[in-house]
Amino acid sequence: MSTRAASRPAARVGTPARHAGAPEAPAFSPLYRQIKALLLSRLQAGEWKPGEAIQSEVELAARLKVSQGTVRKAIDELAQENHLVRRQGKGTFVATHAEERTQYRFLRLTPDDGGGARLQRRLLECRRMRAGAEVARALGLQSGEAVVQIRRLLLTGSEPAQPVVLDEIWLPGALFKGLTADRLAAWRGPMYGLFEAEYGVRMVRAEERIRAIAAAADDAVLLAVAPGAPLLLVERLSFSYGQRPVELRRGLYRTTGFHYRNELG
Amino acid sequence: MSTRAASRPAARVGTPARHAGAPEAPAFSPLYRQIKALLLSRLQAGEWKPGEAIQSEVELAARLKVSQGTVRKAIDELAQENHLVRRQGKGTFVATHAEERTQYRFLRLTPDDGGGARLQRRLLECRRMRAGAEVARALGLQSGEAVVQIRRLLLTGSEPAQPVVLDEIWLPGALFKGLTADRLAAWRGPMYGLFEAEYGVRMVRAEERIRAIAAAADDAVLLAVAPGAPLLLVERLSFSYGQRPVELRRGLYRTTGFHYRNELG
DNA sequence: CAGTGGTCTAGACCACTGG
DNA sequence: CAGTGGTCTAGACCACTGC
Repeated sequence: MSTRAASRPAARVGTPARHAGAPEAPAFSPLYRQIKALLLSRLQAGEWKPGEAIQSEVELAARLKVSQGTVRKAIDELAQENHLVRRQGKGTFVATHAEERTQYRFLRLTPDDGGGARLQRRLLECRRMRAGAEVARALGLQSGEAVVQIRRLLLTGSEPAQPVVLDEIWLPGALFKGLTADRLAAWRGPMYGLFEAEYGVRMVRAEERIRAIAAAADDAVLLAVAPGAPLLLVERLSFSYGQRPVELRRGLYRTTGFHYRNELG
Repeated sequence: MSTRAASRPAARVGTPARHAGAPEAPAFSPLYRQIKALLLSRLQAGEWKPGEAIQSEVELAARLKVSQGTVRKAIDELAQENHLVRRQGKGTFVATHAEERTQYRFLRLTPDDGGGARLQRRLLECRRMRAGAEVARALGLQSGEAVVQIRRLLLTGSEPAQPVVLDEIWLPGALFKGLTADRLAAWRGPMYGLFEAEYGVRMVRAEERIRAIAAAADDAVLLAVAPGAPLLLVERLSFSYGQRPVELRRGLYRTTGFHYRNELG
């Protein structure tokens, strides 16, 4: 690690260096947070690919001239924020959406009977278009910039397959240059796995806004419900590193036999 | 802390003591988890009241014959699980719903414009009744046991006050002996604060199941929406210590101008 | 100023994984 | 067996709170 003294605020002798009204001086930043930031920047730079192992704790500690406990605390926080995954006896690995056993890490829809039913996908549309005002604002783009729009259905696995989710997805065109319906249809596994592997875009966290709405006529047809039937509208904005929004998703969930589950702490 | 050796599984010499087909031997439990369990049992026993400070880390460490770091790790987990709150320079305090600045720790409904609008309450009903099959099952009671049923509205603060939430709440009668409409109406502050202060019932975590439904005729009147209008149905089961269910809540949310917000990690 | 939580170290040892 | 993450210690020092 760089010089300890330089990485900390100058010793506050005498007055606590806080001017009323002035913007707050940068808060004290402990060593392990600086190491955390360093690891985060390396992750962001793509120094390790998703699923790969990073250096061991002792190696990092030696390299950064810091005790193992300090490295550990940095990694602890990164693991807690889903950037890394620890596996005792094996190492610490870069988190990935590709090998989730749940298949859908961000999908909170669950069958009422608790079973973890597999869902099949049906791609409806994948095209490039210009961002409308709302999509542009959410993704931090200029109105009219290129975006990729995807529409797809998720259906129950058992026959006859019942539609459950209608997703409408917007991605920044600049980040997903070669993304076509064919590529999408050919991909096995979670969509976020494709984004990671082919476009280097890693979803780190997301915010959802949930509402109840009445099904519009065309959506009702696709979801096989009556027009006006109540549906869950789930608007998700997914972020990559540095709080950068990289996906806007508008999902309509049919919640008969399914529910959105949430855990409050 | 009790004898170290006794609190750990016997040294596994030779064969790893795992019989195929037999239930798994209790997993290795580190010292800090035992301390965590001990603190948790003290909390459960009501040794400290909500909002009170527990012993300091050094004091606990000395008392339990353990290093500060070990106590710290136990407290870390308890803080993360919302049982305790740390305040640097002051101490570690028992978490409480009474002094939340958000007022509603578990309520995820937010105005679309981000503001933290205050909501007013209107009590509709509070009566004792016998639990139906569904309520009894959720609360772990026998069908027909006494429960308290509460119905209430939450309305926007600004005039004219618009109804937003219609809550229907069931509580185990045995735990809430003196709870009446008067007591409820007289209480200032969050309902969970009343439960803590008067009945010693502390909500630790909750699970929610969310669906979209069409408003029934009577609910529609109370929420000032058209019959059949789409509403969010939020079923919440709240747990106290030891995964003990202590509240079932069925909330109908009007999501025009409001949304249920969620954060995915 | 004393007392609290928060950071950091150096080193020992344990539990788990895989070759 | 060596290498990994996980636990634990004893002690030093720092940042923050309140008297």
